[in-house]
Amino acid sequence: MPDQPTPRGDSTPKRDHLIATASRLFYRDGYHVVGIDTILAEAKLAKMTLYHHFASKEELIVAVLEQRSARANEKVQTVLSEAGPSPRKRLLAYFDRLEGLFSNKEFNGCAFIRAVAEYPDIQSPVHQAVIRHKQRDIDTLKELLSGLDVAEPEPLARQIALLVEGALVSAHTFGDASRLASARDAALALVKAAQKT
Amino acid sequence: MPDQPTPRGDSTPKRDHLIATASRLFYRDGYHVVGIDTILAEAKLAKMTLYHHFASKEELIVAVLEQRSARANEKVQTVLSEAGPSPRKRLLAYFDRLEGLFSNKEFNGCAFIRAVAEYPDIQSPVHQAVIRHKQRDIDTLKELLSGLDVAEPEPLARQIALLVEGALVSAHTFGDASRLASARDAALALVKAAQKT
DNA sequence: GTTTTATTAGACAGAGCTGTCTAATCTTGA
DNA sequence: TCAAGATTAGACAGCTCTGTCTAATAAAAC
Repeated sequence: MPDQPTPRGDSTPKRDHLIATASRLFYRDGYHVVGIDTILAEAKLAKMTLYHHFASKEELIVAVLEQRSARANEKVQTVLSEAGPSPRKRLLAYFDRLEGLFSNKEFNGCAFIRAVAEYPDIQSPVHQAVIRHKQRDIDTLKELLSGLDVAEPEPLARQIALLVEGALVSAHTFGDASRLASARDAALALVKAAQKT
Repeated sequence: MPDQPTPRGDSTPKRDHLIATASRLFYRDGYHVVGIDTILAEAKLAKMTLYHHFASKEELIVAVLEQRSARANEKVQTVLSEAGPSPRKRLLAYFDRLEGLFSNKEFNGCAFIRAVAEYPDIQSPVHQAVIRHKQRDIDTLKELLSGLDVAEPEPLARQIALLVEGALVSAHTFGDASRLASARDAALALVKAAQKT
């Protein structure tokens, strides 16, 4: 067996550019609305280049989500390590980092939540990619909260995750970034209540 | 000027059947994925019947959302009045009612959140219909909470609304109806904290 | 009973969609 | 140098989409 050519999934300039362009258009307009011809025209690439790197549009969408997930996770880890060891400061840093997303003028909701909305079937590879991302996010929160002296970090992490999900959705629906502040206030109140017990 | 024929927007059997069929298919598969031909085939109606009652697919979607909103609101009001005057019981009844939605085997997330995901532009009539619905829901919560002796019901209502939105999204993403219980627990904790102050 | 309205089936336009195929060209590594 | 892979433009198939139009029929109103 000869050496494979560039295996699908490996990072190459064209592949990365395709993902970046698709990511931007999907996020702005939606996954079904944006066709591959639109992506290719915007990226100035030929159709066969896309189908050389991805077997289908769906595979491209999954790649987009996985790249978004990886970047988001890196960003969070960076912000958390910069925040130092104090659990409370780390939690606040977690919310501060979200502030950047919400107040960005390109903010258009959560790319993952919107992907689930368009691919409601839990069996769909797109939906599955979102599950992986969101589970990791909850795990991050859980680890973060384990530093605080709360009896059970897991349920608390889930509750705070709900607040963040709600803030993402509500900020998008109403075009009101201040929902994040509500979520943060509620999260701090929940932490306080969990500590008092 | 002669009398108008049946004005658009008036309830007629065919129109209602169209909305009911469209509502079911949109909720199951998504707004962009489901075409009008599919709806018409399922409803066993002709295309011109649709365009007699609605100017466009978008108008049909708005009608679907408005009907869902009206029914949801009626349901909540009924449940709340059955719960009696106790604010705490009313809040629990509010969550009990959600329990029914989440544990339904047809549960597929929130039709309104998914509509915003597919129509991210806040100017879109579809998005605007969702805003009207979600605002009314927050108002209901606010009124409900004003019975409790909390200093500011408004921020608390917004926080609990975030929990509910988060539970809707997370239950759909993970296919896990138990997220609602997390939201309810958090909501009760927030109420308790707000009362202690 | 007659006129208006509602509904039907189906063709149709015009556009868009994903994915395939070809044939030529560019790039790169052995 | 040369062979293999990567990329290109574009045509193309086959299907789907929304919305319009026609012509005929059914239902309802007066």
